[in-house]
Amino acid sequence: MAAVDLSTHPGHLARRLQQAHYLLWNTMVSEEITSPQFAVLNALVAEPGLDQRTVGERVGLDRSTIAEVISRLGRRGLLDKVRDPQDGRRFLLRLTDEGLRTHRKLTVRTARMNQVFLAPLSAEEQTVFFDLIQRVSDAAEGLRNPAESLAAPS
Amino acid sequence: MAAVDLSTHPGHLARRLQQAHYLLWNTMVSEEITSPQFAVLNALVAEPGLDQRTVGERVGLDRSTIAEVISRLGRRGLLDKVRDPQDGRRFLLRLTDEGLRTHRKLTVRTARMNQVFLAPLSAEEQTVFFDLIQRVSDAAEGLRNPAESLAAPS
DNA sequence: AACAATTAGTCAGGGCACTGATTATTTCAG
DNA sequence: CTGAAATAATCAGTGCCCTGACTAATTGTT
Repeated sequence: MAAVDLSTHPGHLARRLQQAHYLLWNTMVSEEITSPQFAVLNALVAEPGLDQRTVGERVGLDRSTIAEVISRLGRRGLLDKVRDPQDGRRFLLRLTDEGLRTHRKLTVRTARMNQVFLAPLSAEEQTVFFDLIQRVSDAAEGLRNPAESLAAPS
Repeated sequence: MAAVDLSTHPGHLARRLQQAHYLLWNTMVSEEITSPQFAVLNALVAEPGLDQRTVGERVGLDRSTIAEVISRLGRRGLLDKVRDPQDGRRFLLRLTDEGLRTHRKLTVRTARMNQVFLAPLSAEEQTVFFDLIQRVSDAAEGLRNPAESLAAPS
């Protein structure tokens, strides 16, 4: 039969991990705001006035996906979009008061949720967990644009 | 400002890990067949004649999602659906020859891809990687149905 | 000043993932 | 045997995620 054991497939594990996170987020943080949406709010708290593309870069979303997420946040009145007077291609993004309030509220809940999520691991294991995932992700990212790893932009 | 560092958020890490995997899968395994689709093929190689719901359970997909995935595989001629004569609610699933061929081909490529994906980790680290992710995922899963963890079905 | 290359954002299209409601069939209780 | 509960699958609706094609604006070169 030659079937394979999925539990040895990192892709399958990655998918399960995300599903597990989704579940916990939904029950412990919010049913309205999703985790990627929170990441966008957070990026704009750190750096108000960013343009759409840069926000996408900060949170790891491509141009199409970030456009959708931002449009949803805009519809909910959590952020404002204004054309950059300096560069008519860009939209500058800024949280509304409501957006700031939402971010503050979710920050607390997210911290609680992360604790529960990571509770099965000891403190040292949590560190390793972050480190291993980050190294694998970074390496795969690096394979996309082999040039970007080096500091010689010609 | 009170913004948070996303790299300490397991949800964000999980998403990045999946994106990284998606990237590698697309370039090293297939642009036609996705990783969840392969998981379904694999489940049916292991246990031909499963019904849709059970396949979903094996690969970790809910009833709606598994229906879509199976419909796509059916359209591509990789599997057949027949009503269970014993139970008219079920559809029994079975790979076609083409489905079997596809599974064989992708199994080889998937193994290569997994090696590349995990290459940044030593052998021991890979074991830890699997273990930690699995423990976190299982624990979160367990929170959904607290009863399921115990062997006392009333 | 004019034209090519680059860049920000949109749009169409395909696929994954979940919830809640609905339909068809089977099973179980009385 | 009949009506209620359970189960397999579908459907509608929302959101994430990517690619490739396109538009509009800017930058850089001649």
